[in-house]
Amino acid sequence: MIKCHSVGLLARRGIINPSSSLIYRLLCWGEGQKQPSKTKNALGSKFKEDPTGSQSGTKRQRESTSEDRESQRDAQSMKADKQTERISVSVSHADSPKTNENAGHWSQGLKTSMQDPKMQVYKDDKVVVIKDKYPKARHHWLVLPWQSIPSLKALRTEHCDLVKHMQKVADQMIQQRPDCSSVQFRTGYHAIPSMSHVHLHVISQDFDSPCLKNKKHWNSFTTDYFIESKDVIQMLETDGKVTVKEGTSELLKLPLRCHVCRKELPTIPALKEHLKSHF
DNA sequence: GTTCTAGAAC
DNA sequence: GTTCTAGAAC
Repeated sequence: MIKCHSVGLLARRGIINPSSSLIYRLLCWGEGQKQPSKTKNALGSKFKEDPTGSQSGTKRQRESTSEDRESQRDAQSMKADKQTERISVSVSHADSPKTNENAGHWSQGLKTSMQDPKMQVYKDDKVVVIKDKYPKARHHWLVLPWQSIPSLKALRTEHCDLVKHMQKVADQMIQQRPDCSSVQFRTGYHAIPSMSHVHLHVISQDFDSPCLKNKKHWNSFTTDYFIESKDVIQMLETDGKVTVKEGTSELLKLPLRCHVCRKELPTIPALKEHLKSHF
């Protein structure tokens, strides 16, 4: 049998199309990756068709404090994580209403996207690459492990090889991008991601995108909120875990500053206009 | 993560 | 008056 890596190589060289080749997918799943269960597929459809429907009964009060909202969001995400985890090991069981509710939460969207062959631009036995649904630059991919790891906080020494492989695949994506421009790329993780399931951002540094709309978007990629992949690997090797500095969330509120010349700009439109002078 | 919109800023 | 942001809601 042809090894998945070989098929991946063929795909990367354009000999076969990884996003449409059934043979490619079957071979990959035959090489150790779990075939998404019918239960998961069904949940995936639910998420796409009705992303908000299950939330109607849990509206929060406007007067709740920001701390309340933070803890509530965490609790919701964790609950949803646990549900998804449970589903993956008990696929033969009947769905409960609660299961659908949590799988449909917005923070679980990556789990659905990564399983969708239409979203996948590369995959092997360890990771899958998808295009960011709302790219913040001309090129913006996410590298996700098949293994369920909620976030950077869950990474340990045992994940070192996996994280290094994610970086290697990211480098391949950069090297094999469609255009031959000399635009720079960065590869890294958001210190405090919104979406569950650890994901490596591979993003070109033009930041030329209509989806880049606010200060949070900008600062999440241009301040230390963005932790370089190599730094994550180094932390894992030296400390056995990834530490996020206190006050990192405050970085999102910093003034808008050009990542090339460090000039401060007053608004997002002004920043976008300024970026044109560099690209 | 995004969308929506009140009200701040101009 | 318009532009833009920040925070609630999902």
